Amino acid sequence: MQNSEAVTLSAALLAVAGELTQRIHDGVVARGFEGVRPAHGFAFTRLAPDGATVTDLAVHLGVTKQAASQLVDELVRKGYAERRPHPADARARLVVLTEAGWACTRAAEEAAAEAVRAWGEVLGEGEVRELARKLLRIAPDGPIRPVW
Amino acid sequence: MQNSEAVTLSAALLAVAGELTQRIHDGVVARGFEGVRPAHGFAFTRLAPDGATVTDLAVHLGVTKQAASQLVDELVRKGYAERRPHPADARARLVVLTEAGWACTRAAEEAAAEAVRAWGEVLGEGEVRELARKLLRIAPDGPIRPVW
DNA sequence: CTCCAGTAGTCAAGTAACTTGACTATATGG
DNA sequence: CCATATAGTCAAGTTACTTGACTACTGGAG
Repeated sequence: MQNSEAVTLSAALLAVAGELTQRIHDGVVARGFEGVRPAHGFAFTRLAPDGATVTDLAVHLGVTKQAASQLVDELVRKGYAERRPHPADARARLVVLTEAGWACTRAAEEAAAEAVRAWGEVLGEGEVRELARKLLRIAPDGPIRPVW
Repeated sequence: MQNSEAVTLSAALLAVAGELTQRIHDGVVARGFEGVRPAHGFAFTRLAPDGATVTDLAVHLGVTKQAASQLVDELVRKGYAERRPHPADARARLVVLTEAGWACTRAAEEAAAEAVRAWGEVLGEGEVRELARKLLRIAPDGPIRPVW
């Protein structure tokens, strides 16, 4: 495989990723959730099951815990999350989604589905599934970071 | 296709894109180019053939022309680009890569090829080519933006 | 039990990469 | 040749981070 092919593939991948992020964001805004940034979405996916501590969130996002704490401040101020006392550790606080937070998460899922559906119209649904399988096999498990 | 599948696909795509950016960046640094950010790489791809104006660059990156101008300042200061008078418009200036800029571009191509090679070891080269074909078909042609 | 090194979180201040607003120099169509 | 549009820059403001310093709590060693 030549370098130029690798560059073409990389550019296409980053372009698709950038457009996907934009579409999800637009879709969330169109569903009436304002003041949310794409980074919040990645926080939501970590908070979603049972909540998480600020430190958990910092590791997940690959930022300092101060930055994670500031992000939680913002989510709390906007009504998407709240800080509850941690059941097993008095130092820690469990950050959980509010009902608005759950609603926003569902909106993001719908927006993602909409974007993926657009790919299905070009590639066909079977090929999209195959794309997903390939990407899952090469996806890392570490923190999800901004692309640049 | 269910929402949850779309979310899984989106997460995998963004994770792969984030890791690719990181690997290219690390590879460029490992080849001795310091003080470059991933955003510079996208600027390089626009400057590479024959140079471009600040406004061209701003459109390509999806930022204001002031931001593009600041980015060019930085590239000039670090020796990767220079401003030359524009042959056909005295208002404009043609920003072109220096030899160091070209060397950095080649380093980025090598790093990208290395990252893609790692995928080839998991998927096989044929499947990687197929992945590239699929991504190219759904890639937008607009400006390349940060993922979030 | 009682230290005490380690961890969870926050407060405060600094930094970097953008933005908006205002301006100069050149281009171009009527 | 004048009016309006465009290329670029300067200056200041914003925002999402960072580093550094601190308090409160934990949990194992002596």
